[in-house]
Amino acid sequence: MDPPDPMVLESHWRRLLEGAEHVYAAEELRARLGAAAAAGRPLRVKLGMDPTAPDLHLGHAVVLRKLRQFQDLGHRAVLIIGDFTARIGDPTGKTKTRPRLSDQQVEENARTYFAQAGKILDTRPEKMEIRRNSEWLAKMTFADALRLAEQMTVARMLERDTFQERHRAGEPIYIHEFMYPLMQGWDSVMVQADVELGGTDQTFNNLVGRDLQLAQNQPPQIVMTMPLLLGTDGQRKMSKSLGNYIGVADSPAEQFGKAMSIPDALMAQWFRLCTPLPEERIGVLLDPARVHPRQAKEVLGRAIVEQFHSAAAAAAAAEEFRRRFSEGQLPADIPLCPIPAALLQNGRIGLLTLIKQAGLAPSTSEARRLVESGAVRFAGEKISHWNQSVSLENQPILQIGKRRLCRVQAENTGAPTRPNAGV
RNA sequence: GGGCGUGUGCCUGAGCGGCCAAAAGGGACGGACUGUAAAUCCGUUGGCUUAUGCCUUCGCAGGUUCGAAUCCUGCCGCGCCCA
Repeated sequence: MDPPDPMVLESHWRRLLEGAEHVYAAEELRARLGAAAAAGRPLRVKLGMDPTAPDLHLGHAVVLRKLRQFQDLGHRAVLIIGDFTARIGDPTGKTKTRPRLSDQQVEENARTYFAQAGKILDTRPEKMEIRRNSEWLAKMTFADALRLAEQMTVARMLERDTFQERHRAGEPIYIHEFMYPLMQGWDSVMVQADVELGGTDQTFNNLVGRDLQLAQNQPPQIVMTMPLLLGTDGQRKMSKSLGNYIGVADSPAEQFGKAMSIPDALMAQWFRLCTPLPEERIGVLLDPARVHPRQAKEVLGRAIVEQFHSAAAAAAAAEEFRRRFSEGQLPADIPLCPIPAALLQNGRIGLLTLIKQAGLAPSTSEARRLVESGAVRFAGEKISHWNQSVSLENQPILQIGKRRLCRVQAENTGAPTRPNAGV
Protein backbone atom coordinates (compact mmCIF):
# COMPACT_ATOMS: atom_id res chain seq x y z
CA MET A 1 0.00 0.00 0.00
CA ASP A 2 1.34 3.39 -0.99
CA PRO A 3 2.01 5.90 1.72
CA PRO A 4 -0.68 8.57 1.77
CA ASP A 5 0.00 11.43 -0.56
CA PRO A 6 -0.60 14.65 1.38
CA MET A 7 -1.74 16.47 -1.72
CA VAL A 8 -4.34 13.87 -2.50
CA LEU A 9 -5.58 13.78 1.06
CA GLU A 10 -5.86 17.53 1.10
CA SER A 11 -8.00 17.53 -2.02
CA HIS A 12 -10.21 14.76 -0.69
CA TRP A 13 -10.71 16.68 2.47
CA ARG A 14 -11.70 19.82 0.62
CA ARG A 15 -14.11 17.99 -1.59
CA LEU A 16 -15.76 16.32 1.34
CA LEU A 17 -16.33 19.61 3.04
CA GLU A 18 -18.11 21.05 0.03
CA GLY A 19 -21.78 21.55 0.53
CA ALA A 20 -21.72 20.57 4.19
CA GLU A 21 -23.49 22.89 6.56
CA HIS A 22 -21.25 22.11 9.53
CA VAL A 23 -18.49 19.71 10.31
CA TYR A 24 -17.64 18.92 13.89
CA ALA A 25 -14.78 19.25 13.47
CA ALA A 26 -13.28 19.85 10.07
CA GLU A 27 -9.73 19.58 11.35
CA GLU A 28 -10.51 16.26 12.96
CA LEU A 29 -11.75 15.01 9.63
CA ARG A 30 -8.51 15.97 7.99
CA ALA A 31 -6.55 14.17 10.67
CA ARG A 32 -8.79 11.12 10.49
CA LEU A 33 -8.41 10.91 6.74
CA GLY A 34 -4.69 10.92 7.20
CA ALA A 35 -4.71 8.34 9.95
CA ALA A 36 -6.96 6.02 7.98
CA ALA A 37 -4.84 6.34 4.89
CA ALA A 38 -1.71 5.67 6.88
CA ALA A 39 -3.30 2.59 8.35
CA GLY A 40 -4.51 1.52 4.96
CA ARG A 41 -8.13 1.34 6.00
CA PRO A 42 -11.23 3.13 4.79
CA LEU A 43 -13.23 5.43 7.03
CA ARG A 44 -16.46 4.03 8.36
CA VAL A 45 -19.14 6.53 7.44
CA LYS A 46 -22.38 6.01 9.24
CA LEU A 47 -25.85 6.97 8.11
CA GLY A 48 -29.02 6.03 9.90
CA MET A 49 -32.16 5.06 8.09
CA ASP A 50 -35.63 5.21 9.50
CA PRO A 51 -37.55 2.12 8.46
CA THR A 52 -40.91 3.81 9.04
CA ALA A 53 -40.52 6.14 6.08
CA PRO A 54 -38.98 4.20 3.26
CA ASP A 55 -39.83 6.56 0.46
CA LEU A 56 -36.87 8.74 -0.33
CA HIS A 57 -37.00 12.22 -1.73
CA LEU A 58 -34.52 14.81 -2.89
CA GLY A 59 -33.85 15.87 0.66
CA HIS A 60 -32.59 12.42 1.58
CA ALA A 61 -30.65 12.38 -1.64
CA VAL A 62 -28.58 15.34 -0.51
CA VAL A 63 -27.12 13.29 2.33
CA LEU A 64 -26.88 10.16 0.23
CA ARG A 65 -24.94 11.99 -2.41
CA LYS A 66 -22.45 13.06 0.21
CA LEU A 67 -22.18 9.49 1.38
CA ARG A 68 -21.59 8.41 -2.17
CA GLN A 69 -18.80 10.89 -2.37
CA PHE A 70 -17.12 9.25 0.60
CA GLN A 71 -17.52 5.90 -1.11
CA ASP A 72 -16.00 7.18 -4.30
CA LEU A 73 -13.01 8.37 -2.33
CA GLY A 74 -12.48 4.89 -1.05
CA HIS A 75 -14.48 4.85 2.16
CA ARG A 76 -17.11 2.55 3.45
CA ALA A 77 -20.76 3.35 3.99
CA VAL A 78 -22.25 1.92 7.16
CA LEU A 79 -26.00 2.05 6.95
CA ILE A 80 -27.96 1.55 10.10
CA ILE A 81 -31.51 0.37 9.83
CA GLY A 82 -33.18 1.87 12.85
CA ASP A 83 -35.52 -0.99 13.41
CA PHE A 84 -35.28 -0.69 17.17
CA THR A 85 -35.24 3.10 17.41
CA ALA A 86 -38.28 3.17 15.18
CA ARG A 87 -40.27 2.06 18.16
CA ILE A 88 -39.76 5.44 19.68
CA GLY A 89 -39.69 7.73 16.75
CA ASP A 90 -37.30 10.58 16.36
CA PRO A 91 -38.51 13.44 18.54
CA THR A 92 -37.52 15.81 15.78
CA GLY A 93 -40.65 17.57 14.71
CA LYS A 94 -44.06 16.65 15.87
CA THR A 95 -43.90 12.96 16.22
CA LYS A 96 -46.66 10.93 17.63
CA THR A 97 -45.94 7.69 19.31
CA ARG A 98 -45.38 5.29 16.54
CA PRO A 99 -46.97 1.92 16.27
CA ARG A 100 -44.44 -0.79 16.59
CA LEU A 101 -43.44 -2.21 13.26
CA SER A 102 -43.44 -5.89 12.61
CA ASP A 103 -40.20 -7.49 11.49
CA GLN A 104 -41.83 -8.03 8.18
CA GLN A 105 -42.68 -4.36 7.74
CA VAL A 106 -39.16 -3.35 8.67
CA GLU A 107 -37.84 -5.82 6.17
CA GLU A 108 -40.11 -4.49 3.50
CA ASN A 109 -39.40 -0.85 4.21
CA ALA A 110 -35.70 -1.52 4.25
CA ARG A 111 -35.95 -3.18 0.89
CA THR A 112 -37.76 -0.20 -0.57
CA TYR A 113 -35.21 2.07 0.97
CA PHE A 114 -32.28 0.25 -0.53
CA ALA A 115 -33.89 -0.04 -3.90
CA GLN A 116 -34.17 3.75 -3.92
CA ALA A 117 -30.91 4.55 -2.18
CA GLY A 118 -29.19 2.26 -4.64
CA LYS A 119 -29.82 4.85 -7.33
CA ILE A 120 -27.33 7.01 -5.50
CA LEU A 121 -25.05 4.78 -3.48
CA ASP A 122 -22.47 2.29 -4.52
CA THR A 123 -24.07 -0.89 -3.31
CA ARG A 124 -21.19 -3.26 -3.76
CA PRO A 125 -20.65 -5.19 -0.55
CA GLU A 126 -17.10 -3.95 -0.11
CA LYS A 127 -18.40 -0.39 -0.21
CA MET A 128 -21.41 -0.79 2.01
CA GLU A 129 -22.24 -2.44 5.26
CA ILE A 130 -25.78 -2.76 6.51
CA ARG A 131 -26.65 -3.21 10.15
CA ARG A 132 -29.85 -3.06 12.09
CA ASN A 133 -29.68 -1.55 15.51
CA SER A 134 -31.89 -4.13 17.14
CA GLU A 135 -28.76 -6.27 16.90
CA TRP A 136 -27.41 -4.55 19.97
CA LEU A 137 -30.23 -2.43 21.35
CA ALA A 138 -32.67 -5.27 21.77
CA LYS A 139 -30.21 -7.13 23.91
CA MET A 140 -29.64 -4.37 26.39
CA THR A 141 -31.00 -4.76 29.88
CA PHE A 142 -32.61 -2.05 31.92
CA ALA A 143 -29.33 -1.73 33.78
CA ASP A 144 -27.49 -1.21 30.52
CA ALA A 145 -29.98 1.45 29.55
CA LEU A 146 -29.52 3.21 32.87
CA ARG A 147 -25.78 3.25 32.41
CA LEU A 148 -26.34 4.87 29.05
CA ALA A 149 -28.71 7.41 30.53
CA GLU A 150 -26.04 8.40 33.04
CA GLN A 151 -24.16 9.96 30.18
CA MET A 152 -26.72 12.66 29.69
CA THR A 153 -28.25 15.38 31.80
CA VAL A 154 -31.74 16.78 31.57
CA ALA A 155 -30.38 20.27 31.10
CA ARG A 156 -28.32 19.15 28.18
CA MET A 157 -31.28 17.34 26.68
CA LEU A 158 -33.42 20.42 27.02
CA GLU A 159 -30.86 22.45 25.13
CA ARG A 160 -31.97 20.66 22.10
CA ASP A 161 -34.06 22.98 19.99
CA THR A 162 -36.93 20.65 19.29
CA PHE A 163 -37.39 19.82 22.95
CA GLN A 164 -37.08 23.44 23.85
CA GLU A 165 -39.72 24.50 21.39
CA ARG A 166 -42.11 21.83 22.42
CA HIS A 167 -41.57 22.57 26.06
CA ARG A 168 -42.22 26.24 25.51
CA ALA A 169 -45.29 25.52 23.43
CA GLY A 170 -46.72 23.45 26.25
CA GLU A 171 -46.53 20.27 24.28
CA PRO A 172 -45.84 17.01 26.02
CA ILE A 173 -42.41 15.49 26.04
CA TYR A 174 -42.13 11.91 27.12
CA ILE A 175 -39.19 10.52 28.99
CA HIS A 176 -38.56 7.79 26.50
CA GLU A 177 -38.02 10.39 23.84
CA PHE A 178 -34.90 11.36 25.72
CA MET A 179 -33.61 7.89 25.01
CA TYR A 180 -33.67 8.38 21.30
CA PRO A 181 -30.48 10.37 20.95
CA LEU A 182 -28.75 8.00 23.34
CA MET A 183 -29.77 5.00 21.31
CA GLN A 184 -28.68 6.59 18.10
CA GLY A 185 -25.40 7.58 19.70
CA TRP A 186 -24.90 4.07 20.95
CA ASP A 187 -25.19 2.88 17.38
CA SER A 188 -22.10 4.91 16.61
CA VAL A 189 -20.24 3.19 19.40
CA MET A 190 -21.28 -0.22 18.22
CA VAL A 191 -20.25 0.27 14.61
CA GLN A 192 -17.19 2.32 15.52
CA ALA A 193 -18.15 5.11 13.20
CA ASP A 194 -15.46 7.50 12.02
CA VAL A 195 -17.96 9.88 10.54
CA GLU A 196 -21.69 10.28 10.86
CA LEU A 197 -23.71 12.04 8.21
CA GLY A 198 -27.12 13.60 8.62
CA GLY A 199 -29.27 16.61 8.00
CA THR A 200 -28.83 19.59 10.27
CA ASP A 201 -31.84 18.41 12.21
CA GLN A 202 -29.74 15.47 13.30
CA THR A 203 -26.98 17.59 14.78
CA PHE A 204 -27.84 16.94 18.38
CA ASN A 205 -28.35 13.22 17.95
CA ASN A 206 -25.12 12.83 16.09
CA LEU A 207 -23.12 14.83 18.57
CA VAL A 208 -24.34 12.57 21.34
CA GLY A 209 -22.62 9.78 19.44
CA ARG A 210 -19.35 11.62 19.91
CA ASP A 211 -19.82 11.82 23.65
CA LEU A 212 -20.71 8.18 24.01
CA GLN A 213 -17.77 7.11 21.93
CA LEU A 214 -15.43 9.20 24.03
CA ALA A 215 -16.83 7.64 27.16
CA GLN A 216 -16.05 4.25 25.66
CA ASN A 217 -12.52 5.30 24.77
CA GLN A 218 -13.25 5.38 21.09
CA PRO A 219 -12.08 8.18 18.87
CA PRO A 220 -15.13 10.41 18.55
CA GLN A 221 -16.85 10.41 15.21
CA ILE A 222 -16.74 13.43 13.02
CA VAL A 223 -20.23 14.78 12.56
CA MET A 224 -21.03 16.22 9.20
CA THR A 225 -24.41 17.81 8.68
CA MET A 226 -25.89 18.65 5.35
CA PRO A 227 -28.27 21.55 4.79
CA LEU A 228 -31.94 20.74 4.86
CA LEU A 229 -33.33 21.01 1.40
CA LEU A 230 -36.38 23.21 1.08
CA GLY A 231 -39.43 21.66 -0.49
CA THR A 232 -41.15 22.60 -3.71
CA ASP A 233 -43.02 25.36 -1.86
CA GLY A 234 -39.74 27.09 -1.13
CA GLN A 235 -40.86 27.63 2.45
CA ARG A 236 -40.50 24.54 4.53
CA LYS A 237 -38.05 21.72 4.50
CA MET A 238 -38.85 18.99 2.08
CA SER A 239 -40.93 16.27 3.62
CA LYS A 240 -43.32 13.66 2.55
CA SER A 241 -45.99 14.65 5.01
CA LEU A 242 -45.95 18.25 3.84
CA GLY A 243 -46.40 17.08 0.28
CA ASN A 244 -43.68 19.41 -0.97
CA TYR A 245 -41.30 16.76 -2.15
CA ILE A 246 -39.92 15.17 -5.26
CA GLY A 247 -39.62 11.45 -4.79
CA VAL A 248 -36.59 9.54 -5.89
CA ALA A 249 -39.00 6.98 -7.27
CA ASP A 250 -41.28 9.50 -8.96
CA SER A 251 -41.68 9.23 -12.70
CA PRO A 252 -39.60 11.50 -14.93
CA ALA A 253 -42.68 13.53 -15.77
CA GLU A 254 -43.51 14.05 -12.11
CA GLN A 255 -39.99 14.95 -11.15
CA PHE A 256 -39.62 17.37 -13.98
CA GLY A 257 -43.02 18.95 -13.50
CA LYS A 258 -42.52 19.47 -9.81
CA ALA A 259 -39.09 20.94 -10.41
CA MET A 260 -40.57 23.44 -12.86
CA SER A 261 -43.04 24.60 -10.25
CA ILE A 262 -40.56 25.67 -7.61
CA PRO A 263 -40.10 29.36 -6.89
CA ASP A 264 -37.18 30.91 -8.76
CA ALA A 265 -35.52 31.86 -5.52
CA LEU A 266 -35.15 28.20 -4.67
CA MET A 267 -33.13 27.33 -7.73
CA ALA A 268 -29.80 28.31 -6.23
CA GLN A 269 -30.12 25.88 -3.37
CA TRP A 270 -31.40 23.08 -5.54
CA PHE A 271 -28.66 23.50 -8.10
CA ARG A 272 -26.05 23.24 -5.40
CA LEU A 273 -27.55 20.44 -3.39
CA CYS A 274 -29.28 18.35 -6.02
CA THR A 275 -27.12 18.53 -9.09
CA PRO A 276 -23.48 17.84 -9.83
CA LEU A 277 -23.10 21.08 -11.79
CA PRO A 278 -19.97 23.09 -11.04
CA GLU A 279 -20.27 26.42 -9.31
CA GLU A 280 -19.24 28.49 -12.35
CA ARG A 281 -21.98 26.95 -14.42
CA ILE A 282 -24.52 27.51 -11.69
CA GLY A 283 -23.49 31.13 -11.47
CA VAL A 284 -24.25 31.62 -15.14
CA LEU A 285 -27.55 29.80 -14.95
CA LEU A 286 -28.71 31.90 -12.05
CA ASP A 287 -27.93 35.19 -13.72
CA PRO A 288 -31.19 36.36 -15.30
CA ALA A 289 -29.29 38.66 -17.60
CA ARG A 290 -27.65 35.68 -19.23
CA VAL A 291 -30.18 32.89 -18.85
CA HIS A 292 -33.93 33.18 -18.66
CA PRO A 293 -35.10 31.68 -15.37
CA ARG A 294 -37.40 29.31 -17.15
CA GLN A 295 -34.49 28.00 -19.14
CA ALA A 296 -32.38 27.63 -16.02
CA LYS A 297 -35.14 25.75 -14.32
CA GLU A 298 -35.40 23.40 -17.22
CA VAL A 299 -31.71 22.62 -16.88
CA LEU A 300 -32.32 21.99 -13.19
CA GLY A 301 -35.26 19.72 -13.84
CA ARG A 302 -33.37 17.70 -16.39
CA ALA A 303 -30.35 17.37 -14.15
CA ILE A 304 -32.57 15.97 -11.43
CA VAL A 305 -34.41 13.53 -13.65
CA GLU A 306 -31.14 12.34 -15.15
CA GLN A 307 -29.86 11.19 -11.81
CA PHE A 308 -32.75 8.94 -11.06
CA HIS A 309 -33.70 7.89 -14.57
CA SER A 310 -31.66 8.72 -17.64
CA ALA A 311 -30.65 11.57 -19.87
CA ALA A 312 -33.07 10.34 -22.48
CA ALA A 313 -35.93 10.24 -19.99
CA ALA A 314 -35.03 13.73 -18.85
CA ALA A 315 -35.08 15.09 -22.38
CA ALA A 316 -38.36 13.40 -23.08
CA ALA A 317 -39.90 14.77 -19.89
CA ALA A 318 -38.79 18.28 -20.78
CA GLU A 319 -40.17 17.97 -24.28
CA GLU A 320 -43.49 16.60 -23.11
CA PHE A 321 -43.73 19.34 -20.54
CA ARG A 322 -43.17 21.95 -23.15
CA ARG A 323 -45.79 20.48 -25.41
CA ARG A 324 -48.27 20.20 -22.64
CA PHE A 325 -47.92 23.36 -20.69
CA SER A 326 -46.18 25.83 -22.90
CA GLU A 327 -48.17 24.90 -25.97
CA GLY A 328 -51.25 23.84 -24.12
CA GLN A 329 -51.59 20.51 -25.86
CA LEU A 330 -52.94 17.36 -24.40
CA PRO A 331 -50.41 14.91 -23.04
CA ALA A 332 -49.23 12.17 -25.35
CA ASP A 333 -50.31 9.48 -23.00
CA ILE A 334 -53.68 9.74 -21.32
CA PRO A 335 -54.66 7.07 -18.83
CA LEU A 336 -57.86 5.19 -19.41
CA CYS A 337 -60.41 5.07 -16.60
CA PRO A 338 -62.91 2.26 -16.82
CA ILE A 339 -66.37 3.21 -15.60
CA PRO A 340 -68.67 0.37 -14.52
CA ALA A 341 -71.39 0.05 -17.09
CA ALA A 342 -73.90 -0.47 -14.30
CA LEU A 343 -73.70 3.25 -13.57
CA LEU A 344 -74.92 4.13 -17.03
CA GLN A 345 -78.51 4.65 -18.05
CA ASN A 346 -79.25 4.56 -21.74
CA GLY A 347 -75.57 4.99 -22.39
CA ARG A 348 -75.31 8.12 -20.28
CA ILE A 349 -73.96 8.90 -16.88
CA GLY A 350 -74.33 11.82 -14.49
CA LEU A 351 -71.43 14.19 -14.87
CA LEU A 352 -70.64 14.43 -11.17
CA THR A 353 -70.81 10.69 -10.75
CA LEU A 354 -68.42 10.34 -13.63
CA ILE A 355 -65.91 12.75 -12.18
CA LYS A 356 -65.98 11.05 -8.85
CA GLN A 357 -65.88 7.59 -10.35
CA ALA A 358 -62.90 8.48 -12.49
CA GLY A 359 -61.09 9.44 -9.32
CA LEU A 360 -60.62 13.04 -10.38
CA ALA A 361 -62.42 14.36 -7.33
CA PRO A 362 -62.83 12.83 -3.88
CA SER A 363 -66.54 13.55 -3.54
CA THR A 364 -69.53 14.55 -5.55
CA SER A 365 -69.69 17.86 -3.78
CA GLU A 366 -66.11 18.57 -4.65
CA ALA A 367 -66.87 17.65 -8.24
CA ARG A 368 -69.77 20.06 -8.26
CA ARG A 369 -67.62 22.87 -6.94
CA LEU A 370 -65.03 22.20 -9.58
CA VAL A 371 -67.63 22.44 -12.30
CA GLU A 372 -68.97 25.64 -10.80
CA SER A 373 -65.54 27.17 -10.77
CA GLY A 374 -65.07 26.39 -14.44
CA ALA A 375 -62.36 23.79 -14.04
CA VAL A 376 -63.97 20.95 -15.95
CA ARG A 377 -63.71 20.04 -19.60
CA PHE A 378 -65.37 17.06 -21.18
CA ALA A 379 -64.74 15.85 -24.71
CA GLY A 380 -63.02 19.12 -25.44
CA GLU A 381 -65.90 21.27 -24.23
CA LYS A 382 -65.85 23.44 -21.18
CA ILE A 383 -68.62 22.40 -18.83
CA SER A 384 -70.58 25.08 -17.07
CA HIS A 385 -73.49 23.16 -15.59
CA TRP A 386 -73.07 20.19 -13.37
CA ASN A 387 -76.65 19.07 -13.57
CA GLN A 388 -76.36 16.97 -16.69
CA SER A 389 -75.48 13.56 -17.94
CA VAL A 390 -73.04 12.68 -20.67
CA SER A 391 -72.32 9.88 -23.09
CA LEU A 392 -69.12 7.88 -22.95
CA GLU A 393 -69.00 7.10 -26.62
CA ASN A 394 -65.56 7.25 -28.23
CA GLN A 395 -63.72 7.35 -24.93
CA PRO A 396 -64.09 11.07 -24.31
CA ILE A 397 -61.45 12.93 -22.37
CA LEU A 398 -62.41 14.24 -18.97
CA GLN A 399 -60.20 16.99 -17.68
CA ILE A 400 -60.08 18.94 -14.47
CA GLY A 401 -57.74 21.82 -14.22
CA LYS A 402 -54.46 21.52 -16.03
CA ARG A 403 -53.24 18.33 -14.52
CA ARG A 404 -56.05 15.95 -13.75
CA LEU A 405 -57.32 14.14 -16.77
CA CYS A 406 -58.17 10.78 -18.19
CA ARG A 407 -60.08 9.05 -20.94
CA VAL A 408 -63.26 7.50 -19.69
CA GLN A 409 -64.65 4.29 -21.02
CA ALA A 410 -67.64 2.21 -20.07
CA GLU A 411 -66.55 -1.10 -18.62
CA ASN A 412 -68.90 -3.86 -19.60
CA THR A 413 -67.99 -6.70 -17.34
CA GLY A 414 -70.21 -7.21 -14.38
CA ALA A 415 -67.16 -7.90 -12.28
CA PRO A 416 -65.81 -5.15 -10.09
CA THR A 417 -63.56 -2.75 -11.90
CA ARG A 418 -59.99 -3.73 -11.85
CA PRO A 419 -57.51 -0.92 -12.19
CA ASN A 420 -54.13 -1.61 -13.73
CA ALA A 421 -52.31 -4.33 -11.92
CA GLY A 422 -50.28 -2.30 -9.47
CA VAL A 423 -46.70 -2.71 -8.46
C1' G B 1 -52.81 12.94 44.98
C1' G B 2 -55.01 18.26 45.01
C1' G B 3 -56.08 23.09 42.55
C1' C B 4 -56.58 25.89 38.07
C1' G B 5 -56.89 25.88 32.98
C1' U B 6 -57.63 23.71 28.15
C1' G B 7 -59.62 20.24 23.89
C1' U B 8 -63.33 23.65 17.67
C1' G B 9 -63.15 22.18 10.54
C1' C B 10 -56.19 20.38 6.99
C1' C B 11 -53.46 23.97 10.63
C1' U B 12 -53.73 28.35 13.77
C1' G B 13 -57.74 30.54 16.06
C1' A B 14 -62.88 33.31 17.19
C1' G B 15 -67.46 31.64 18.95
C1' C B 16 -73.47 35.62 22.63
C1' G B 17 -78.25 28.95 24.34
C1' G B 18 -81.28 29.92 18.73
C1' C B 19 -79.39 34.26 12.85
C1' C B 20 -73.45 28.12 13.39
C1' A B 21 -71.64 23.88 8.60
C1' A B 22 -69.52 27.46 12.64
C1' A B 23 -65.71 34.52 12.25
C1' A B 24 -60.62 35.45 10.78
C1' G B 25 -55.82 34.09 8.98
C1' G B 26 -52.75 30.32 6.83
C1' G B 27 -52.56 26.25 3.65
C1' A B 28 -54.81 23.68 -0.28
C1' C B 29 -57.68 23.53 -4.70
C1' G B 30 -59.83 26.00 -9.07
C1' G B 31 -59.97 30.55 -12.38
C1' A B 32 -57.37 35.23 -14.63
C1' C B 33 -52.32 36.90 -15.68
C1' U B 34 -47.53 34.11 -16.55
C1' G B 35 -42.42 30.92 -17.36
C1' U B 36 -47.08 24.96 -13.98
C1' A B 37 -41.93 31.15 -11.04
C1' A B 38 -42.96 35.40 -7.96
C1' A B 39 -46.47 39.25 -7.06
C1' U B 40 -51.58 40.44 -7.80
C1' C B 41 -56.91 39.66 -8.47
C1' C B 42 -61.38 36.37 -8.23
C1' G B 43 -63.81 31.89 -6.45
C1' U B 44 -64.08 27.39 -3.46
C1' U B 45 -62.61 24.87 0.98
C1' G B 46 -68.13 18.62 5.64
C1' G B 47 -71.33 15.01 2.83
C1' C B 48 -75.71 14.06 -0.34
C1' U B 49 -77.31 15.00 -8.33
C1' U B 50 -80.85 18.33 -9.08
C1' A B 51 -82.35 20.68 -2.64
C1' U B 52 -85.95 28.62 0.76
C1' G B 53 -83.94 20.49 1.59
C1' C B 54 -81.73 16.43 4.24
C1' C B 55 -77.54 14.17 6.96
C1' U B 56 -72.87 14.36 9.81
C1' U B 57 -69.33 17.56 12.55
C1' C B 58 -67.02 21.51 17.60
C1' G B 59 -62.39 15.38 22.82
C1' C B 60 -65.99 11.01 24.53
C1' A B 61 -70.64 9.54 27.04
C1' G B 62 -74.86 11.12 29.25
C1' G B 63 -78.23 15.20 31.02
C1' U B 64 -80.98 20.14 31.22
C1' U B 65 -83.76 22.77 27.42
C1' C B 66 -88.76 23.77 22.30
C1' G B 67 -83.52 24.33 20.89
C1' A B 68 -76.51 23.34 22.87
C1' A B 69 -70.03 24.08 19.98
C1' U B 70 -72.17 27.24 23.77
C1' C B 71 -75.27 25.23 30.46
C1' C B 72 -74.72 20.63 33.98
C1' U B 73 -72.48 15.64 35.30
C1' G B 74 -68.99 11.85 34.48
C1' C B 75 -64.91 10.13 31.69
C1' C B 76 -60.44 10.82 28.59
C1' G B 77 -56.15 13.78 26.70
C1' C B 78 -52.89 17.87 27.42
C1' G B 79 -50.64 22.10 30.16
C1' C B 80 -49.55 24.94 34.52
C1' C B 81 -49.27 25.37 39.88
C1' C B 82 -49.18 22.91 44.76
C1' A B 83 -47.82 18.28 47.20
